[in-house]
Amino acid sequence: MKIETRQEEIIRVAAKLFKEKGYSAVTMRDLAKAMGIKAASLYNHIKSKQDILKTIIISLAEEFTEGMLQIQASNENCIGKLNRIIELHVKISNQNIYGMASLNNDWMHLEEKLEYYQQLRDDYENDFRKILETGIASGEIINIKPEVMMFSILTTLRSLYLWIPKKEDINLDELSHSLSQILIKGINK
Amino acid sequence: MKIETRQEEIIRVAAKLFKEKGYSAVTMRDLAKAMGIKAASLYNHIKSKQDILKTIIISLAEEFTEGMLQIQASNENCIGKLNRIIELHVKISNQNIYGMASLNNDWMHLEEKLEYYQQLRDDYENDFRKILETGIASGEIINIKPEVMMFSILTTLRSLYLWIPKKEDINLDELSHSLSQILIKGINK
DNA sequence: GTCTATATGGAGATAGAC
DNA sequence: GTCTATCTCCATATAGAC
Repeated sequence: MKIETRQEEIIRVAAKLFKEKGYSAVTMRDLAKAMGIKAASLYNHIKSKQDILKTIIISLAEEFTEGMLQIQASNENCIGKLNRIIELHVKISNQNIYGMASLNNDWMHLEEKLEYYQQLRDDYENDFRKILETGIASGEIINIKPEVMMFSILTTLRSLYLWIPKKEDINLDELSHSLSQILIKGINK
Repeated sequence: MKIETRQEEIIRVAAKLFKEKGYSAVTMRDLAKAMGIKAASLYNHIKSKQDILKTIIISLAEEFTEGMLQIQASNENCIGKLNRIIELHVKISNQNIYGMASLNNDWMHLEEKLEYYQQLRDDYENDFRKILETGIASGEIINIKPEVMMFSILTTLRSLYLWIPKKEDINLDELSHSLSQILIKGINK
């Protein structure tokens, strides 16, 4: 277990506060209080409030991009790839519950990195859509509008951060499996 | 078509801004600018910023509660009730896209009405869960953890506001039908 | 019903002592 | 690495003229 730097601690605590109230409603004074120091002291470790948000969101977005690249490169079939996507979301969401809230709800408050984030998200969705379309073309999944399918699956996966913390004894493999049944059996011929 | 009062117009425009940036990031000056007046003038029509949020969220939450009561009182079977719930979400989301964003993302910024909102939401989820449990008990739907099922269906329905505006030529019946296929066929024996 | 002017408080961030 | 003190700006909201 790597020792957490003070900067990492600030980012971790900030993400927790951002999940509860959203980026805009959390003040540097709130964050300092949660850290047990004064607001001015935060600036010895971080550049700005915006920089905290950027770090939280971009690292997560890049993790998803990386995961999607590996899934694309695999030679599984369409359903196999969808299962890998489910596992990817379960894994990342469980590792960073608080950060996922910012990724989902506070991305619009990014400043310089906004366009970069949007590009990553658009690419991710396009890759996802392509997997569904391939599955439809090959007859592997039913022929319902891929947009509606993607919307349904992706919004469920994107909301995992809200739901995982409520389960006391979470078994990640079991959760992935249940989600797979519910999300995929419905579109599997 | 009822004529919109100035107060209703403010609430409608506020909801639109809240959807884009969230309640906390929208200032009364932003809202005034969008209305073409000065911030101070808003207070001739509304009591406070908080009051705008309360109006948006509570009216929607009560609409869902009312809808759920009717569905419960109907004598449809479990799948029929689930389809009615899908239609309820599609209808309300389509009627009030902007308000749905506040309901989903800004409820935690409610002040006096926070507990009331939480009660309505908890009741709604309990009613939903009961429908699923009844369906499992009667063998109408598959026996997967009802929590995961509810989570999956409800988060999809709650995110409709993000997705409906992207479809130019939206046919509500068709959308409800597609969602029904995707969300229910997966849990239908 | 809208305006200008203003009250009051709190935001993000920096300087410089310890 | 943390503190106190402070800068500057902007937030919600009110008072009172037109």
